[in-house]
Amino acid sequence: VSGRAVLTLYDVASAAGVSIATVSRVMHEQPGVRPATRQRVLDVIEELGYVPDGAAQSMARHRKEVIGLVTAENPNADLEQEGLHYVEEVLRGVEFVLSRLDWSVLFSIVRHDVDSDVRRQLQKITAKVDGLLIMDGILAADQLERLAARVPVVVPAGPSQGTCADVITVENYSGMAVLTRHLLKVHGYRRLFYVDGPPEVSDAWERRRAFEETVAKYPGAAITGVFPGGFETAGGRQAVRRILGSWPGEPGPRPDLPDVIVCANDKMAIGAIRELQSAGVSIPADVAVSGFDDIFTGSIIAPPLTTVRQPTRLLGERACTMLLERIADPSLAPRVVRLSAELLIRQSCGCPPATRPPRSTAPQPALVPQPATATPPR
Amino acid sequence: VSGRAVLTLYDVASAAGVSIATVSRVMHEQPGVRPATRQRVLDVIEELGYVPDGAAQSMARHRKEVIGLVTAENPNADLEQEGLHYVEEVLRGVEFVLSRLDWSVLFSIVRHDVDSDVRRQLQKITAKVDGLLIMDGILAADQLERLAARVPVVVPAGPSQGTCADVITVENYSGMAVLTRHLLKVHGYRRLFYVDGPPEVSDAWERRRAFEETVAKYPGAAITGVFPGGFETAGGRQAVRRILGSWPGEPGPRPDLPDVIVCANDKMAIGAIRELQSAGVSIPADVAVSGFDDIFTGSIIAPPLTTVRQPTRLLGERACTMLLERIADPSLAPRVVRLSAELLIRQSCGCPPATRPPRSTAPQPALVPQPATATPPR
DNA sequence: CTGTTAGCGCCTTCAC
DNA sequence: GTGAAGGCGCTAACAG
Repeated sequence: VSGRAVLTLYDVASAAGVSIATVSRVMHEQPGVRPATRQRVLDVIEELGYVPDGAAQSMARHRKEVIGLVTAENPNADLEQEGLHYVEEVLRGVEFVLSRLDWSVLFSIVRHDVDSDVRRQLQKITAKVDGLLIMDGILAADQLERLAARVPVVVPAGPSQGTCADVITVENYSGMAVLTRHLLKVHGYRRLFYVDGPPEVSDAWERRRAFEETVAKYPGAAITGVFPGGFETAGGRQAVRRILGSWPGEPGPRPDLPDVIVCANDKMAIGAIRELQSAGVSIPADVAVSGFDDIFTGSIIAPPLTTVRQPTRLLGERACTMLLERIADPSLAPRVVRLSAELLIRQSCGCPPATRPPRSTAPQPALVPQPATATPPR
Repeated sequence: VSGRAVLTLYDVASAAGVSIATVSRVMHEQPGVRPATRQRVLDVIEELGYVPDGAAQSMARHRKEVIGLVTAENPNADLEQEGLHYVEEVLRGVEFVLSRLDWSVLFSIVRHDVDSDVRRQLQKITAKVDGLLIMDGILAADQLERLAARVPVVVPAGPSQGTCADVITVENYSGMAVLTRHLLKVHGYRRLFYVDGPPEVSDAWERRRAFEETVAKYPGAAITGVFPGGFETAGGRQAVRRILGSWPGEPGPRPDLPDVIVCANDKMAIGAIRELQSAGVSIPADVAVSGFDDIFTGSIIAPPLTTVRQPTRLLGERACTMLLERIADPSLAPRVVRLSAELLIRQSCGCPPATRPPRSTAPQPALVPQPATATPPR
């Protein structure tokens, strides 16, 4: 508790009666040290509790062995407990890949409300890392481009086109298309209502576009309305209130319900379900509901939510791997990788409960265009 | 995209026709630079896109401006989507405090399965930070003590006694005691069943002890059983199956149900509720259920879950502040801080729906023993 | 006001 | 096998 002066290589060296070079060799398990010497040094390190200084190491070897994961504050997120759930899942994937290389992840949330601008916050982070994972929607395309020119950058969940940085994304389009086709073909729904996400998020408009284009291909099917739900549960509730209009929830003529309410994410779907239920509307008998994401609550709620599962954690893992590859070789051409999303049929769409085991333990979804596997650093 | 050689102070200095000291002064907004010169340097920095090297800065100023948050892999967590939710909430609190000082957080999950031992993983992290936040249950008391002697350490959610490192914890005991009293006094329940958490987690045994001691004080009240649930939803389901025994779920004599099933956390309570419902047992009419934590799903499920809300994010904020204080002055005596938890009455305990606004927007719960406020670094 | 200089702790050739 | 010495990029006195 006393020896607050931090130990250096020199302390260890002199305590062991060797030079710092020898201690360094021992630390890194390099050859060329007599076993006896090695052991002596090891003992001293152990006794003193020496831990090398990461900053000095980074400096000498020009590598920090740290990558940064940057996300933006969602102003609404504080109200909803499930707020950053998505990024945190990505974070776990990133951490997983990094941990077995002894690298680390710096997690950072940029805030627009603070006086210091986003650029300054990003600088501070950039200074401490070898590369950056920047979630979509934080930087405009041109700013991203400038940044990517100076430091390795990968954008997880980014727009699937038009960036010059590496992008990895989930198949929002095909996921929503498959779900919509299920609703259209298997259930024969013809009057569909859509609850949309925020316009600035590329996930949201990819899903919406998939929905609209798929419905358009089915003669007789129609979109009875689109409500801007903003990705939070409240948005789902409001959408339902709008649909129900001033219906008092009592017996009597009920307003025209759509066959199904398609929500751009699970949270809104859950809000919609709760609101429908409290109005006495039965799901899926009176109206079906679907979501997107596969959050925990959706599997617990009654009826269980039909949705599209995103391989979020895998997204983090792959993004991290890509970044590592780019750090190892910055001259790589920009790449775009798409991960497929999987339709998860439960009961809110009108399907009967599965008799088989409810969730497949299948291996991770396949990477759509398999990229050349470069060797990660170290 | 071409200039891959990273820029240094010297590049900027020579491009601006000044010395590196001047550039450094400009970077740090220090006085003593003629406005014209300052502007010229600023322009060059902007043009070149110079970002200082964090490693070199850390080295020169003996401070990395990074703290580490270390948690352990929960082997069961992968199965449950809501896995690391708790730590992630802590992480947000930490990040929040750090971000406005321009510090960063290194997030790390130690794994016991990997060949490299925990000590080695911790070393790697320690090398990169100024201080460590180590979640409870990762290190044995003696190892923690050794570590804390060498580097500033705070243990969030740690055992409320017997450590020599700084500890910050939530009032599990009083939280569970208040909840239990509510069940006993307001509802008059007399036959209580407990679903316990894992024995190695101090949160779990503090809650259990509070439950047992509170029940013991009420004449006529009895604990009809304790089931080891392990903090996952499956544990709650199993507990209910155990209680129901071989009851087929059909009309006829039903096994003796307890008045209430008290669960050590929300996930198990949710598992219990689902299992009860699928057996046709009505909640809270036939049996009441309570949880602990206040996760999102508990507020959505029907009936809404009565629980104890932990100020998890606040825990992270306070832990971080404490750590910053200790980094600023390592000679501080070890401190223990307890945050109070708040009873959150919803309907699963048998209470009627609130007529008031459902959730209070009250300010953050008070810090119980207000510690002396030392000045954080910088 | 501005420039020069000495480290910070470690890695890494290069001699011995 | 082992040691000596230069340098990584930056900060912070200390001179001018």
